[in-house]
Amino acid sequence: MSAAPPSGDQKPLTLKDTLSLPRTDFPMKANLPQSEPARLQAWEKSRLYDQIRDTRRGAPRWILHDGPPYANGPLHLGHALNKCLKDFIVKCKTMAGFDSPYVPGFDCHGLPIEIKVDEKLGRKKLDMPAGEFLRHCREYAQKFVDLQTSQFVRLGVFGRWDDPYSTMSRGYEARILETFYRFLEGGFVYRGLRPVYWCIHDRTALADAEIEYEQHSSPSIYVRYDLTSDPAAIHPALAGKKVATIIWTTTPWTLPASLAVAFHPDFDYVALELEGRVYIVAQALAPAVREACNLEAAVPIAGFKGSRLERVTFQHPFLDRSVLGVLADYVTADQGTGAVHTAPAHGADDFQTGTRYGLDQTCHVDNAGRIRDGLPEYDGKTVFQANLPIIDLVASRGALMGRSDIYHSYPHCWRCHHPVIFRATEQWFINIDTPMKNADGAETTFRQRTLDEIKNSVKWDPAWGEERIANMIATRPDWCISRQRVWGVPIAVFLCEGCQRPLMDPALNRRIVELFEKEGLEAWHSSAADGLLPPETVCVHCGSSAFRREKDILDVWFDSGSSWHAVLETEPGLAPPADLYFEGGDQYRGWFHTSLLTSVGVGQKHETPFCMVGTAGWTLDEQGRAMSKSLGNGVDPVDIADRLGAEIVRLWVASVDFREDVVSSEAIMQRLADNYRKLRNTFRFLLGNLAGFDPASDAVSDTELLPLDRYMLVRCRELVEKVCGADGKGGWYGDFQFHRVYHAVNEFCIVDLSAFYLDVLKDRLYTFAPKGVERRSAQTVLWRIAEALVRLVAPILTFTSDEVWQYLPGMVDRPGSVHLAWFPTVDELGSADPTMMADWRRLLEIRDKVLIALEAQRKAGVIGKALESKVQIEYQSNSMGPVGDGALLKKFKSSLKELLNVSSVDLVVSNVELVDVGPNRAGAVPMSNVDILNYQLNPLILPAEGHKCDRCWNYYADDGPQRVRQFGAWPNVCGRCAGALRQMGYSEDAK
RNA sequence: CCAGGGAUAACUCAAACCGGCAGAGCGCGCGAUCGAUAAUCGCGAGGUCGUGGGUUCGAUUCCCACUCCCUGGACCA
Repeated sequence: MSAAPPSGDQKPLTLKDTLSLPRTDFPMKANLPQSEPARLQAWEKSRLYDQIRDTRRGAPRWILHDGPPYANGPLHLGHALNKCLKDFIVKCKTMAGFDSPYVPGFDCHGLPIEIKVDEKLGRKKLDMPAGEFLRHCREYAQKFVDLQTSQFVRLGVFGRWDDPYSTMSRGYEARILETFYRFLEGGFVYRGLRPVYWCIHDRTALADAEIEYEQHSSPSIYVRYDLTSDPAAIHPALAGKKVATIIWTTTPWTLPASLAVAFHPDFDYVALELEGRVYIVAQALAPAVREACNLEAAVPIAGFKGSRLERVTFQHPFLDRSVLGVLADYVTADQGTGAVHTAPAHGADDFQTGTRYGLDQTCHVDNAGRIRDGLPEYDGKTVFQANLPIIDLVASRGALMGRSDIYHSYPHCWRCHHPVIFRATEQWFINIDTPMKNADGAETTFRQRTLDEIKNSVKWDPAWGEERIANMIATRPDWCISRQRVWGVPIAVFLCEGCQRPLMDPALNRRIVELFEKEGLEAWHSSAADGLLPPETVCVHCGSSAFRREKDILDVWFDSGSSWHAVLETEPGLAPPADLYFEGGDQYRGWFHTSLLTSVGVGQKHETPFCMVGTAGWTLDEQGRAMSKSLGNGVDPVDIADRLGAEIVRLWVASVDFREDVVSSEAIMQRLADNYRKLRNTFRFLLGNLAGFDPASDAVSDTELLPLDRYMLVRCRELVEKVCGADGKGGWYGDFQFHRVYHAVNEFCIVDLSAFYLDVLKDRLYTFAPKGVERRSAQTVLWRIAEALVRLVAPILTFTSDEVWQYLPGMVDRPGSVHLAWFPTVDELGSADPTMMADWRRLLEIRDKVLIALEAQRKAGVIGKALESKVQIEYQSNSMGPVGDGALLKKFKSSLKELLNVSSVDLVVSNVELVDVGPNRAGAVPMSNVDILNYQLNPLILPAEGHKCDRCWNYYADDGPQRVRQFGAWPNVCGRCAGALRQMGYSEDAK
């Protein structure tokens, strides 16, 4: 036996050992739940994030500013969607060459945490100093900051996690206060009595954005108000009659505050008489009122416009009070009676009307919703408890005309889900219509200037976001910024004990900010704060020298809305306006909204805090229902990461069109896990066939590439161009169309690579001379594709791409992690050649036809694997033109055997018409060339001739040049393999 | 109720700007292979393009109406 390897004494036992089969340590099984945490540790050790920052220093900056999630629970899928998308964005901007820092943040103040801490502390809170209670709040928030941080990190989100921003840091708290002072000193802020949404459970005012409408059952009553002014003044026909009107309400508890009855000035009202009494109601609503109030038999005796009822007077049904007739155009004819009971302290419209008519707006309902200074029947009861006694009271006075219950949508507190009430209280407001000046000095208002910014300075994605937020800003009321709670930044203002007006002293304000910077918001709660007040201070309004600290705190939306100042303006390396704010669509009324307002209001170097706003949809289950705790239909991203891997969560995020609502479920995650395995195996095969390949010495030049290899390189080029643009900065990544990236990469790996190129290449890679130009040509392209692909998927498959990177042979000065690399550019991947691409498109169609024919023969039992066959392709003699199959097949004759993966291919000119091609429908447009070509060839599958080579399994004709014969100890080796073996150093010498 | 968005294969997504046989993957069924092997390859079935009208020789595509889902807003008395 003389067939010995060139080195070493070990003789190969079989021909298989002489093949170049794939060889790699890159594991088939990813074992992500274990391998990902290990990789995270390695990244932390090598300080990868800092390395990324270093490599991009000096590059053009691109800033995604993080919207802080609320730190009061573990992550849900919406958080994962949000942060993974941001991570994709930052990573693809980084790989496009930008300096794109990511400073994550957390929103820490506010009611939800305060309520949780209240519950935890119970009665202990009562005898606890404010400072200690606040410490508990801080600890509670910090616990979830830490938890969420670890979970985001686990998902592979890169960022400054060892130093995120937090709205409860001392510095941030000082910046919040500073922002507030800018508003205050700029004349935007006023303190006023206003009806606001009030949660009697949480005992605080709520902003419009903190309201959700839910179904609620209310009593619905009709109440008679007797006229006390002269009926003849309304209409002569009423002279001398006992006249009344009827009001309808679903909030009987507001009746003690009833001060007026509103009529629409332009509505027709009718006077209905029954049994000596006359009732005035709107004409349009008369039928419904007759039915509800048992007035079917009443007779109309007069009709007049509502304007006749202004300043008439009524007797309150149970209080010693005169109630005024007023006019208001918000009175509707859909429901009720057309006569609206008006309690200025308990409704926005009512309040306005009260202002116009000079009515008392004092609220007699306290923080807890208890009625004060009322009759014994209901005094001290909460408003909802007071409904029944008040109805009884009305009934006992004979004024109850009708009663039922209605189930309707009603405003609720979005945090505790209790029904809220309207309550006029002293609150702090930012006046949305504060006069301002444009850059050119023209007069405008805060609202208008904000609207201008929305229109002119921000790109909204999706585009309809602009209309949405513009409508909100255009119609929103003044911003109520005060809350009557503890866990938040105090409205740190001294109020004059004499006139209750705030002390305005910018220098004092600066000192308070400095104090906050040192001690945080706790500073305001200690009496030391009083020491800041210069001893000789007197109120400029009333001369009083007694002041007290305001106890209210700021709306938490003010906190996060100030992040452009607290973070972007403050952190080194950042600056407003950010290139992008990106959150769920709910933030149009939240963070986007308040960030815009605070920035336009008091921003100094800029108007808008963002150049672009992007939004994601909601997470839904497979039935299309929103995911919620109560339904239990949520998919837990941390659980998926623990069981399947964070890559699967990331792949899911990439696979869906986030601009719409997105669907997830266990089954979908499982499918993505399967998909991941496919992608991983494709990479593994690439790596396996690059074993020992050194691009520096083994790569062949573009001109030496085989036609198939050159084609695939351009296919990859096309993919790269679609995914990240010709320069690496555009494409789908540039538009944040990650689902297109995912689907295109997926399709490329499966269709172009796995099912075609890699499959076809096996013969060449395994059996050809390892260092021959044919095999090196293939390896060169495999390497270049792998190099490009691994970078293309790096923003999404953060862990796996870096793993592949480690195993991939590289050039000497390549970065240590794929995340330090740049996106591939098209120039790396050959040059486009339209003729070549058209040729190959057609060759692949021909291949499809042959595969179908092969399958038919396989079914018939003629062949098993394709190599057991030879293919005869009949083509039409007249198809020899430039686009004809005949010409094409001849041009690529040498590639066909490999392309079809068969033992031989013969081309045969057919002397019969293969098909009669004509218009297939009357009046149809002519068929395309490709359609015609489809009918111009006919593949015939025959069993391969000759003998099978034991090494490469090809069949060769016994009389051909490559015929199978003895090689050393091996009896059946084809000529081609013999050549390969000789190049590898094996000898065929007979013994 | 008002405004915006959506509806394409069981699922995730394409295409149709400018009407002319609707495409992938995954999943499913059948088969091949045993040299990517807890892999790989092939073939196949699956769609009245949400419903109903209109324009047109021809509509998933353009127009109108409607249904359902989602998101905001309003729902006050």
